[in-house]
Amino acid sequence: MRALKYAILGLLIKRPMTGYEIAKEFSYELAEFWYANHSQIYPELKKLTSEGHVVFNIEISGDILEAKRYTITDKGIKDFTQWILKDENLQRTPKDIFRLRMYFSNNLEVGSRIHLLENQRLQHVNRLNTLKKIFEQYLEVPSASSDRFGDFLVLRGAIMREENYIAWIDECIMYSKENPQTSPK
Amino acid sequence: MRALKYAILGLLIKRPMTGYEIAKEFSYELAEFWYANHSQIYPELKKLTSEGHVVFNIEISGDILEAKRYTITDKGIKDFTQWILKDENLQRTPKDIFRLRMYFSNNLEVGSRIHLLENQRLQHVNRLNTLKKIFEQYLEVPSASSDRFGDFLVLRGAIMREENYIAWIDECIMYSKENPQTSPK
DNA sequence: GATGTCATGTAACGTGTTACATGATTTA
DNA sequence: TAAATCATGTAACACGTTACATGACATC
Repeated sequence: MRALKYAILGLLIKRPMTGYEIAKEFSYELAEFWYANHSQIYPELKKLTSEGHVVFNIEISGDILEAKRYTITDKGIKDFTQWILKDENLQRTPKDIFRLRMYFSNNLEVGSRIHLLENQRLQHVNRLNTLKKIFEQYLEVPSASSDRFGDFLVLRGAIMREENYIAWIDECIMYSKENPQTSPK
Repeated sequence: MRALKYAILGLLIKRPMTGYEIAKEFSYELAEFWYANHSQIYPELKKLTSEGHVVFNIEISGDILEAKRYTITDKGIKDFTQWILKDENLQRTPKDIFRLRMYFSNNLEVGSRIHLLENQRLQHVNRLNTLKKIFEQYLEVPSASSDRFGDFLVLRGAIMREENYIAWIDECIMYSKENPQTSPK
């Protein structure tokens, strides 16, 4: 499927970038739904070059330090355009370790369960607040053709996802308190 | 981290099972937040056996067909109990290919974008309906100590997640229609 | 001169998917 | 007797993470 390939090509359509810059993009906004380490990115860029989807030229900053700035080719654009149009079936539901813990939570005392839930809740609230702060930068909805539109949509999606996760945790806490462990099986 | 290990141990606490039965569990309810193929499960069971977390005895159905029924050991229970108590930091946000497509959706015409969104919406609605049908089986909230309680919580979580995803898609459709591609950058 | 950022790469390992491979038992 | 289900395993490959490895440049 090579999703990383298309994530990189999509970024390079906006502007030519170095591997280092691509890695940074993945750790800022994109991190809300995609991520890759530089150890994955550099080999992928090599592969994309050998396939003719990208080309690079070397830039020198200072006296020695080299950076490869990659540009997407026509072939790369064509391939990306075909990919983004495909409507695919739903992915397998992503693995969620906390949900796995909750699935087995009958093995915990009520106190421990609620402690785990509260801890998780706090972390999601923190993340939600961070996301909301970023979202405040959008004073209006960007035009659907602007390259900030996608960013706006996924940021909104990330906020909704966090709010929803917190709502689920709150339900879990409520049910745990209503049905203390001493209830009959 | 070995999450699969704990997923298997957690199932074996409920009752002794064969590898085949474990695989089936993963493809029914657990599939809403966890999944593993039999090609992952059998080697993991072998490893758990060599580590002393589980033991098995061979059952024969019919004349020849052998099945290994695995039972969790005290060591396995102890290890699982320690694992479930750990409060961990949030996982990295799971990768979501559809969100990746939407991030780059300024490269699409409005029509194609809305087509993708509608298709995705339909699939989530179908899944939601399936989940709701399963949820109807719970006429009341199971006791917090019953082994159906975890199942109840994650099923409720899956329903909320699907409803929320649909709500996000609806927002995306709305914004796409409000801001047609012809708007000025 | 120390720390942080820029910049690129490889190696080892862990996890996950698809395909290959085999055969017994049950049910329609 | 054909198809579905029961039952177990391996191999090859794809994807992802952590660690190893190196060095330049900028700022305090």
